[in-house]
Amino acid sequence: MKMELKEKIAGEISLSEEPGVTIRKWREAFALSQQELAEYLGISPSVISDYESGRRKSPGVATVKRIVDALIELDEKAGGRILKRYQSEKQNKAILSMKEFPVPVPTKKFVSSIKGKNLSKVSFESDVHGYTVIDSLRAITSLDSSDYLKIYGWSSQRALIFTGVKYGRSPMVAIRAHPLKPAMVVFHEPERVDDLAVKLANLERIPLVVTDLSMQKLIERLEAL
Amino acid sequence: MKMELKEKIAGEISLSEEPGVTIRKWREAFALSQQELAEYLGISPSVISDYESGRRKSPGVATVKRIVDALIELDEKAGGRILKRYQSEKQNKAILSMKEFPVPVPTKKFVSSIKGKNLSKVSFESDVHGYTVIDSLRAITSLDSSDYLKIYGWSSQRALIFTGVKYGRSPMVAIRAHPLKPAMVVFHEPERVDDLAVKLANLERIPLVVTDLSMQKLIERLEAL
DNA sequence: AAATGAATAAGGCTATCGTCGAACTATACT
DNA sequence: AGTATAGTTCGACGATAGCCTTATTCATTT
Repeated sequence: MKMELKEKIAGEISLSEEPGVTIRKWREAFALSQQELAEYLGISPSVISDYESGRRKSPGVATVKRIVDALIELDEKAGGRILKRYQSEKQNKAILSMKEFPVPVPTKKFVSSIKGKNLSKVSFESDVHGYTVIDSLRAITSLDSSDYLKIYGWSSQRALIFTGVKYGRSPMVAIRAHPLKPAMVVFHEPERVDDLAVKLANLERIPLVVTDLSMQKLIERLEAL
Repeated sequence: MKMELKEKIAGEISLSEEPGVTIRKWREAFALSQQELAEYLGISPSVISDYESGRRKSPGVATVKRIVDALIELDEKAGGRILKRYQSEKQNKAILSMKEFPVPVPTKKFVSSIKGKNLSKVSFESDVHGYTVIDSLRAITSLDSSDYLKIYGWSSQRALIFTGVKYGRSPMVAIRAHPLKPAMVVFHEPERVDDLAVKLANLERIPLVVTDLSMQKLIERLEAL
């Protein structure tokens, strides 16, 4: 499992058009400062800053490996919180799919890509760092509040995509009840969206988007981001 | 899915103590020559050789990305055979485990290794080229006939091992209905084997074997073959 | 306003990468 | 032996990585 996460992180960094941004993303996901990471690696903090700012366009794999190893080891030293989070996600059946984008995706681009329609009065302002596709029915029956941390993964700055939605009340109620707020909520092929759902979205200032793309097409679009 | 494989490959290369060896491994997995890869990348073949031999200790991620992208694209151009293989393995939740043996294993040895007991009147005559461990319940509810090709993988000359078997009717019915026949059927810890299952096995001249090894021990034994 | 901590930007230097081409090696075939 | 194909080794060179130091910027706290 640990190896799997390491490969994922290293893979993302290597494949990213902007490796530096991805390095930063993961460092932040592990809640580490540049200083802590630099100290652990025995280098100057400005080196980390240089990498993350993109001063180095093509870091060597030896460097990537050192950084990834350090992220994991530092997490383990601090109790392995992030690692455990990753592990628990793998087993949560209400989460159908989950992904971090290599580079934050502008919200407008995200919505346009999934042919989404904004039902809320909230405009699209920030970026989306990833998405979680959630089986709405399962989520309601099997998730408690601590499980919501799993849904948010590394960042709450993500789109929560609910499938199997009838009117969309329950997902919005649950989101309203939880301290963490996503960047966006997407209902996949809802029957009808209840006014209360829209109202709650507006109250929380969370864009509420619907899409009628097929599940397959939706996943394809998401994967392409 | 494609992205997942790309990340895995790039991650392995990046994290490897010998990136060059890993690059070569994956190139060979895609059945490409150094020349083909070099040509596609628009570089000299000696460059690929230099990387694979380890002349460059720490290739840049830009290079890794180009190579990984090329592997995938070349595979897609050639029909996407490797990619499909990876996809079918990943998505078929009914397939729990699957393997080709490096060398065909005599049927008797196979059965003895898993402490199997033959319920059918069919003797063990040929070899087993591999095995597929199948979740019986999932297979019944989610597989259609084209999916059976995935179960057989590269060769039908394999042992199909069904777990979660109650009486064994449905697996045998499905096998009887399909044109391809396995070398052997194994029921892992069945509650009771229905006479009809045995009868169908005999009709099809397929050895029907049961084993009460624990799943863990069974996998260990299989892996050791 | 001053102090503190974290991060950034930029100049600079050495080591290494990315790539070329030529020469060589190994294998298979005629 | 000669030829073809695939791969290897190595010298060389321009570009960039890996890293340092220093000065500056930014955000927060006192």
